[in-house]
Amino acid sequence: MATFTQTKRLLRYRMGLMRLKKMGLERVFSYTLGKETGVSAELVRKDFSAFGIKGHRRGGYDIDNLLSSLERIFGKDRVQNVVVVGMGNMGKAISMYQGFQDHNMNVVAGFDIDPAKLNKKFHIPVYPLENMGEVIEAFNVSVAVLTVPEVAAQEAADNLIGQGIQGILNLAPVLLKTPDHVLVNNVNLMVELERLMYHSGVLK
Amino acid sequence: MATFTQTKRLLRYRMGLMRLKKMGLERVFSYTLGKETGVSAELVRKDFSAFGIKGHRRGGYDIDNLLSSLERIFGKDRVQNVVVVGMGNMGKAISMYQGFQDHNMNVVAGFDIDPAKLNKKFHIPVYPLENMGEVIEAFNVSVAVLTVPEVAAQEAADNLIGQGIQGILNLAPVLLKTPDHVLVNNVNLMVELERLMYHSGVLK
DNA sequence: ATTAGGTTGAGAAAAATTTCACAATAAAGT
DNA sequence: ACTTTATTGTGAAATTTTTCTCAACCTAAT
Ligand SMILES: NC(=O)c1ccc[n+]([C@@H]2O[C@H](COP(=O)([O-])OP(=O)(O)OC[C@H]3O[C@@H](n4cnc5c(N)ncnc54)[C@H](O)[C@@H]3O)[C@@H](O)[C@H]2O)c1
Ligand SMILES: NC(=O)c1ccc[n+]([C@@H]2O[C@H](COP(=O)([O-])OP(=O)(O)OC[C@H]3O[C@@H](n4cnc5c(N)ncnc54)[C@H](O)[C@@H]3O)[C@@H](O)[C@H]2O)c1
Repeated sequence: MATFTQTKRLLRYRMGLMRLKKMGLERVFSYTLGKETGVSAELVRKDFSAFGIKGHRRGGYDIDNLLSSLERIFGKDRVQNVVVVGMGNMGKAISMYQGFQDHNMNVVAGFDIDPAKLNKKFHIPVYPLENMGEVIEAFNVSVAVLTVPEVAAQEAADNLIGQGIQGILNLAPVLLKTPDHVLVNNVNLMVELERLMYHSGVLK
Repeated sequence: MATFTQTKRLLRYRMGLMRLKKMGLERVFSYTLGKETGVSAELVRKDFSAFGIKGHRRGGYDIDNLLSSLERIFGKDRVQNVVVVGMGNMGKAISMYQGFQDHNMNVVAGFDIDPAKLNKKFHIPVYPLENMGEVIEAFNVSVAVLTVPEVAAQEAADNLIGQGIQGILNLAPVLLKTPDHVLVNNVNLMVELERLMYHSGVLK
């Protein structure tokens, strides 16, 4: 089983490999893939090595082989359904994004507390909170993206967890209190922007 | 100077502290702040200690003191102007987000290659790419958020860098080739969602 | 005043992650 | 066939990050 850090790299490799394949390449060196993904060549090799993926001593790695190994690791034989909670600006952006489909993820529904959002035109159906349980069950959803305002985040998370959700991608800038069996991945865009500013030497 | 990892924690502390202050607290223990931000108490203390921030041997840390120390570290005496390149769904969400203002960041303008976007109603003025140089200069912008499609990302980044941008928050799922003096912070939501799925035990 | 209790601060240890270094070896060239 | 060359695969070393541990010490209670 990959570590949380390693998984990020593996998924980046997959993206990079898909791009390289589309460009017509069949083979790739650890050095090349490293450059494509911002990882050192040694680490690329270590990562593959850790999953028993072999290259050719002088010919690098076979892209198709790498990709199918990665698909195996990430179990991409079936599509994973996802829901979005909070159909504001961010929720809308995520629900409209076409890129997820290439990665066997499917945003199947959105939820919002605001009745005005239910009538709006989105790419996906948007339901009131009452329907959460049935939709999650019907689509066999186990992961949700949380895009509600900070103050509503904990309540919305509790709601989701009550309906059996196992993982939450939390875009709200607050740490959710969740039971051990629920995994939360926090993405805080404001922190990322501030951090960039600090380190890009604008401030000091 | 903080490490990149450490900065993330420090900024989280700041958010947590602002919340705790709003709740009426004046003092905080490393343990409390740790719980609020998902960091161990020891690490909270180490972080503060590394910046010469002192607590009281038994009374914890003074929130106002912590906040002003953090403001000093992050130089929040003036507002930082930011631009968004690519006013699609994600660019729109970011440009409309009000939370940045509380953190002395100001999204001042957007850019888009698509003329149709220029007339649209946003919270900020949206310009064609030709105006990039003058806007960046006029607002003294040194950091940009990049929300263009993958295929356009490198070109847009080159454009920004040509106009003197020092830092890029890159939301496109591709590694940008940039000169050493430009810092890029990549946020790949797709990877974050896939990673969550993998580790939340949905797949194995 | 004295004591008890609880938290900080920091050195040491541990754990995690990354880089180094190079032998093994397959492919390509001669 | 032989040599050269480039790349993998992997232990060892280095570095970074986190946790452990506990003395120091402040605060509050008695
Ligand atoms: N937009 C950004 O650029 C940005 C940047 C950083 C962080 N964030 C965070 O992302 C989250 C979403 O941001 P946004 O800009 O989309 O906000 P938004 O206000 O546009 O959308 C929030 C949506 O959540 C809905 N909502 C409120 N309470 C709810 C509940 N209990 N259950 C279900 N839905 C509920 C609202 O009706 C609204 O539609 C916020 O927590 C914000 O802090 C956003
Ligand atoms: N929306 C999401 O949930 C999501 C998730 C993961 C990654 N991303 C990434 O974020 C980026 C933006 O996503 P989006 O959903 O907002 O896409 P979008 O298609 O809605 O918006 C892209 C915008 O960029 C503009 N553009 C194209 N080329 C440009 C150029 N050279 N200069 C300036 N503007 C240009 C387009 O006109 C459009 O308005 C993409 O790279 C996408 O892969 C988005």
